[in-house]
Amino acid sequence: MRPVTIIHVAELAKVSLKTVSRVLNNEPNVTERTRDKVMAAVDQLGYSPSIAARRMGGSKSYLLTAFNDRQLTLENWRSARGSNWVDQMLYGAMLACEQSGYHLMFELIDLQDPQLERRVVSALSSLQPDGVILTPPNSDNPTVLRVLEDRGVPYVRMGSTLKGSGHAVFMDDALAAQVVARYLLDLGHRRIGFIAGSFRHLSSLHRVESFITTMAEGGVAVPDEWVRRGDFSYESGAVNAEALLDLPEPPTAIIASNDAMALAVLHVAQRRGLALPADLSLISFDDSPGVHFSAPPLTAVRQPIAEMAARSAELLIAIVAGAEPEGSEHKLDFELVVRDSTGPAPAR
Amino acid sequence: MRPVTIIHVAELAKVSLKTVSRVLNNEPNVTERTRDKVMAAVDQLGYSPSIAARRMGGSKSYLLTAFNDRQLTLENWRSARGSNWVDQMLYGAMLACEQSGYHLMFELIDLQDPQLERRVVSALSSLQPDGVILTPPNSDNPTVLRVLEDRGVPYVRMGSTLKGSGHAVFMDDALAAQVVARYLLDLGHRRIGFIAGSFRHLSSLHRVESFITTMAEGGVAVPDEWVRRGDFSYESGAVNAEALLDLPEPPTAIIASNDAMALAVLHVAQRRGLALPADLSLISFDDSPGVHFSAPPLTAVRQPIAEMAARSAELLIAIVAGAEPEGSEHKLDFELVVRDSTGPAPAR
DNA sequence: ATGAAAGCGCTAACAG
DNA sequence: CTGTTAGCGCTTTCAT
Repeated sequence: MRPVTIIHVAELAKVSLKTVSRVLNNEPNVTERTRDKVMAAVDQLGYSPSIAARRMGGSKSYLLTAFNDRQLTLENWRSARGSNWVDQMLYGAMLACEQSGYHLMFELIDLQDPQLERRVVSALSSLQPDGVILTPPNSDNPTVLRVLEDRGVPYVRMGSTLKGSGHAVFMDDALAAQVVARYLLDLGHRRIGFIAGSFRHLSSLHRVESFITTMAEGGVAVPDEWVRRGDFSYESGAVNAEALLDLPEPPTAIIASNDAMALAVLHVAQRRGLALPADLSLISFDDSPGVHFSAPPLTAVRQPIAEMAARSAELLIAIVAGAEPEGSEHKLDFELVVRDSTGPAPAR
Repeated sequence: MRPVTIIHVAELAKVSLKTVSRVLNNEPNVTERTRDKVMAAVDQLGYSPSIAARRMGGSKSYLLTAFNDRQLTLENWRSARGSNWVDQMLYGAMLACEQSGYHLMFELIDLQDPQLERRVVSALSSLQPDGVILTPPNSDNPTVLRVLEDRGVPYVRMGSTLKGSGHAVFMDDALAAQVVARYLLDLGHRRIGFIAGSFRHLSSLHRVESFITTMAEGGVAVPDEWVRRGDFSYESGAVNAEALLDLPEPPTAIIASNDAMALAVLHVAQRRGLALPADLSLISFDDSPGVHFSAPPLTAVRQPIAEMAARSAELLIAIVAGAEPEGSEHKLDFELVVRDSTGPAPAR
């Protein structure tokens, strides 16, 4: 079946091809009557413009690309443990795209790839997206950012609080760490362990810093051995949980920077016969299914991933349309979801 | 920065534009020397052909589209309960696409939409994918299939055992139901409840049928009230669990056709003070994170979603390349993952 | 307010 | 084996 083109619409509506184009793109200088005639023809033929042709002729591709971290994403998919990240980002970004006739492409970027620059260039030149959504840790990668700048492709850095180029859409990691630390302090905890994520994610650093500061404000000086650096993997969570619980005076509460590490802490603790929250309180910095169906379900910080992704897409689409969004930093609210893994510090 | 086109490559390599095209598409009639010259130029310029232009000129778009069910997908995303479906299908399909220079687009199709046909046509004509991966229940929808046939777009029906047009990639639902029923029979269960999924998914029917047959072979006639029809939602799982457990002689084991319903059964049972597996055994037909982190973790059928998606993508890419894959039915293996929710039938 | 012509970056169909 | 020409379906000039 031969596809319907703009020419068929033009013929049916008895106008020029260019007029149809005007109507489709909401350009001025079309009478109401002409517009109606064209729309009727469009409906009748079930016409939908070819994205490829639009990109060839004009300057827009009606495509946005999300650059996700290859290693993290594949690891999550492989383990099928279900970090909700990809789903939530699709949820937010895809629906936002749909509303403006855009499509979302999903690309995996390996920051360790020696050919990184080449890869990014390829991703850009084969699809020619109108904008790029960067997710951590791509959001702060100098090579990626430079390529984007060089080619003048608009981008949004998701989850990055780094001041800098382009737009940043993020939640307040420092505030979240503060809220979490205060919450535990208020429950009477004094020895609190923190398993941070990879420092490739700058938010990891912000969390640690804010954690230490808040503890200090609460009258607790945090010794180095309470703060462990993981890499977001289950294994690193387990190793660091062991290390913390092996301390002469082990913590009564642990904060883990993502779900996989939090679950690892839970399992290590249970293996050691510790009950949650009676013997140990645990907070995850990631509210994924694993965390929410575990036994006990974990208290967690819910990051507004879908909202960030939606906002990112909307910003890019607006920019392409010629708008200049005010401000370049867009801070969205997180939520502390209190479940059953946190309770009063054990009496000593 | 001006993007690099095939012309720049041709100039640098001192050959015609068409020769570059030949090299890029692995066409014959190019000497090794010319090929090397061209590839060197490609590398030096970091050239990557524009997908849009390729689609305009030739017949290929280098795009595959996956049609997923809008309602199910959005419900999963909204609840953030993390049915692993989308992730696993991306995992399989994207990686398979990457290997052949293809890209995967993700589309949500609402089968209830009165404008369904129009929507499908739009999805097809705006992106012009070279092939479509249909996931349940789209895999068996007559309207969707007809549109695809009319337009001659190759497609694969994922998870559909319906004989029919195009290729089908699926796991053996009937066998899975049989294995599950046998497993419970062998544990001594005689009264087994089955909470089926929506019959819009034909696999739901196959499972029920196979369940009843296997039970009969095991000497148990299944009365109607043991088989309940849910709609894959948590709520329907809860309602049907109540109904089953309210029976004068309640089942000692329940099979649920997906994760959300299985979790609902678990929660209802626990609310009633039933211990798993001592008082009730439970099997889920879906091995998602929720099921695998619950307390107790559930015995489940692991569907080979990533494998099916990968196979689907590979088939389509091969078809576009002119191959005629042998057979039109591709059956992949499932796995029964035994965890802690199943045990011997309680002594009566 | 509308239309005609040119061209985007490729591949297909033909030539040489 | 290699090069030339003509579109693909749109948007962008630039006319009218």
